[in-house]
Amino acid sequence: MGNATIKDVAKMAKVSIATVSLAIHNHERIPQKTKDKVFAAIRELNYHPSHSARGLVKRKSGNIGFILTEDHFLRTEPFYTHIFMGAEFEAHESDFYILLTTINSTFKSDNKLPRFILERNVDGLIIAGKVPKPFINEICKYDFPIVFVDFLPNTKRQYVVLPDNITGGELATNFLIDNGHKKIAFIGGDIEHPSINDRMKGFKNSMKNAGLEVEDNLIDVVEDYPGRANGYIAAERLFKKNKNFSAIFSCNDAMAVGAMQYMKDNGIKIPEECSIIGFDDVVADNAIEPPLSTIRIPKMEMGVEAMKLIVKIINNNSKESSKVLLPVELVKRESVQRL
Amino acid sequence: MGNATIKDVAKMAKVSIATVSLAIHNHERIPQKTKDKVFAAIRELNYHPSHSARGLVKRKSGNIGFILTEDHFLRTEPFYTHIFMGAEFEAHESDFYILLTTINSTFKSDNKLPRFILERNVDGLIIAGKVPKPFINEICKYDFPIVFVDFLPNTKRQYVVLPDNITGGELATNFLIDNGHKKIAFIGGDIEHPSINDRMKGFKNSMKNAGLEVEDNLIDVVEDYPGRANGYIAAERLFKKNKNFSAIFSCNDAMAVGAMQYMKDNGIKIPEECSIIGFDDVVADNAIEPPLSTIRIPKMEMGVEAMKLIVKIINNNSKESSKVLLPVELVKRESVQRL
DNA sequence: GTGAAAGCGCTAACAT
DNA sequence: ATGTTAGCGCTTTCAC
Repeated sequence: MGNATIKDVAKMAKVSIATVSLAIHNHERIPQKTKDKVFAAIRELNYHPSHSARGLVKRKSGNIGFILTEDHFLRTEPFYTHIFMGAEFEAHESDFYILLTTINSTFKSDNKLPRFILERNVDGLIIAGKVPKPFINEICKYDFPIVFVDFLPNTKRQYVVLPDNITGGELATNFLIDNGHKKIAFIGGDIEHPSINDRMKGFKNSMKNAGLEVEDNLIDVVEDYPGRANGYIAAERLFKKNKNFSAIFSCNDAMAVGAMQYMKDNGIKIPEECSIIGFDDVVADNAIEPPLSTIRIPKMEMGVEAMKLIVKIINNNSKESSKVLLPVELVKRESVQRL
Repeated sequence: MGNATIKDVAKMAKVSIATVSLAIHNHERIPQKTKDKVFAAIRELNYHPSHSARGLVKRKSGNIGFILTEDHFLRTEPFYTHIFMGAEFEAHESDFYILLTTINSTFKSDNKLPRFILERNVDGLIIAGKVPKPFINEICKYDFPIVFVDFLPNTKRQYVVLPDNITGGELATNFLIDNGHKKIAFIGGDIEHPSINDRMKGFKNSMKNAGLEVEDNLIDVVEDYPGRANGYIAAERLFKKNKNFSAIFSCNDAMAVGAMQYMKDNGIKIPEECSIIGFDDVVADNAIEPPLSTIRIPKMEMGVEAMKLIVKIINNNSKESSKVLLPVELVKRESVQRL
C-alpha cells in the first residue's frame, strides 16, 4: 500500500524527478503527453507527495490553525463545532490540514501560546468566537494571517467572517411587528460583544422604522455570558418589573430557552401570553415546547468561508482587509403568536 | 520573533549543529555544560525545531489522526468533543499534533479515505465512537497503529479505551435495587454496539445477583440509534404494554430524556410514579426536570488515555493488544425515588 | 522538451 | 568531547 516517493514515479514514468514535480504542478513547459505518463505512474503507485518534504522546501507548513476557547468548544450546542466542520470540509478542497486547539477564556499575556504558533507550524489562523484580548495581543506579535469568525476584534488588518447580525435583528423584530406586536422586550448579555450589539442595533432600527418606542425598561442586558441561566434571570426581572409587553426578542437561543423556562415555571403561556424569538438556530430549539422561532445562522458556511478566505490570504490574493457577511434567515416556528 | 534554525543556534552557542541536535535530544554524550550553552542560545533565539524537517528525516509525520463520524461530532451533547479535548490536552505533553477529521456514517468501501491517511501524514489513529465496518476494513489495509475509544470493533490487534460499561450497568441497577425497586425495565438501542450490550449485561448481572427476574417484556431495545426520539418510542411501548414496573434503566441519557418526555406528556410523575436512571452524564441532564441520575463516563480521561496509548504504541513500547477500562461513577440526582 | 543539482532544516552514522 | 557529512523527499534554477 503505496509509500512511493517521487523517485519511484520518475522511474516508472521514465522521466526525471524534476519532470514529475513540474507535471504535478501542471507546469506549462511539460507537454500533455508527458503529464499523462506521469499521472499514470502516480495512480499506479498510489503516490502522494510528502507533506513534510514539501513543507521543508516551501517553508510553509501546509497547516491552518483553528483556535477557539474551551468554553465555546464545550458548549452544549454544537455551534462552533459546525463552524469547524465547515472549515474542515473546505480544507478537503485545498492542500491544507487543520490543527484544532482550544485556549482558556482566562488567557493571560504570560500564558503559553498554542504550540503550533510557537513552532510556526501553521501558515495562517482561523479564530472562532470571542477570544480574550490578551490572547489577541500576544498572537499579533507573530504575524500570521488571521481570519476571525463570528467575532470582530479591533485589530488593524481585519479579515472577518460574520453572520449579518444587524439584518438578523431587523428580521426578528420585523417578524414580531408584522404579527402585531408593539411592546417588544429585548434580552441580551455581554453587550460589548459586537454580534450581540449588532443584533440589538437591528432591533432598534426596526422599532424606529415602525414608529415604535424602544422602552429602556423593556431592555434587559446582563453583563456576562448570554446563556440559559441568564435568560431565566433576565426574564424574571422583566416580568417582575413590567408586564407591559407581548413579545421578547432574545439575543440568542440559549437565553431564549432560559426565558421560556421562567415563563413555564410561572404559568405564562407561550405564545398566548408572551411571544418569543431567538437567534442562532441551534438544535435544541426544536426540542423545546413550543418550538422556538429564531434567526438561522449559516454555521457551516461560515467555516467554509473562513477557510476560503485564509487560503486566499496565504496565497496572497486578498486585499488588506475584508469582511464577509453571511445572510441569515428567519425560521418561523411556534413561539410567536399573531395578535 | 524567532524563525531561527538549528544553524543559528549552533553559531550562537559556538558548537556544531550536530551538538545542538544531540543536546536537544538530551544525548548522554553531551556534557551538561555544553547543553547549558545550547539551551541558552535556544531560549535567546526562541528556537523551535522545524516539524517538517524533523518529519522528513525521521520518516514520521509527528501527527495523530483523530477520526469520528459526522453524526457523533455534531451530536447536541458534546460527548465526543470532550474526548477530543482530552486527547488535545494530552497532545500538549507530547510532540504530536492532532488532525481531526470526520467521516460519514454511511461510509462505503469505495469512498475516499481521509486525506491524511492517503498521504500517510499521520503516525497513528485515534478512532472515537462507532464507525462503519467498511471504513474499518479499508483503514486496516494501511497499517497504522489504531486506538479505538468508546467503541470496540473486532480487529486483530486491539488497542481500546473504554468506560467500564458492565460495572456501570451494575452500578445503575444496584442503585435502583437498593432503593427498593424490584420490577425494573431496560430501554436501549443499537444493541450490537458493544457498549450498550455491556450495559445491559451489567443490568442482568445485578438483577440476577439480587435474585430478581429479568422480564423479557420489560426490555425494549430499538434497532437503531439510541437517541431521544427512540427513548420516547421505547417508553411509549413499555407503558402501553405493561405498567408493571417502578423504574427504568436507560442505556444512555439521550434515551432517558426521551423517555422522560413521554412520561411528562402522559402525566406520569417522575420519580413518584416511575424512577429513571441514565448513562453517560451529559450536560443536559442537569437542565431537565427532575435532574437525571446517571452513570458518569470520564470523557476527557478517555481522550487522555487514548492519546497516551497511541503515543506508546508509536514509540513501540506496547504489547500486541491492550484494553484500558476507565472507571465510571454513579451520580445521584433526583430522578430516582426510594420505594 | 528534459535533466542535473543545490538546498530547505534536521538526524545520525561516522570521523576526528 | 565535538564536528563533518550524507541524505530524508521535494521544488526550482540553470544547463543541455
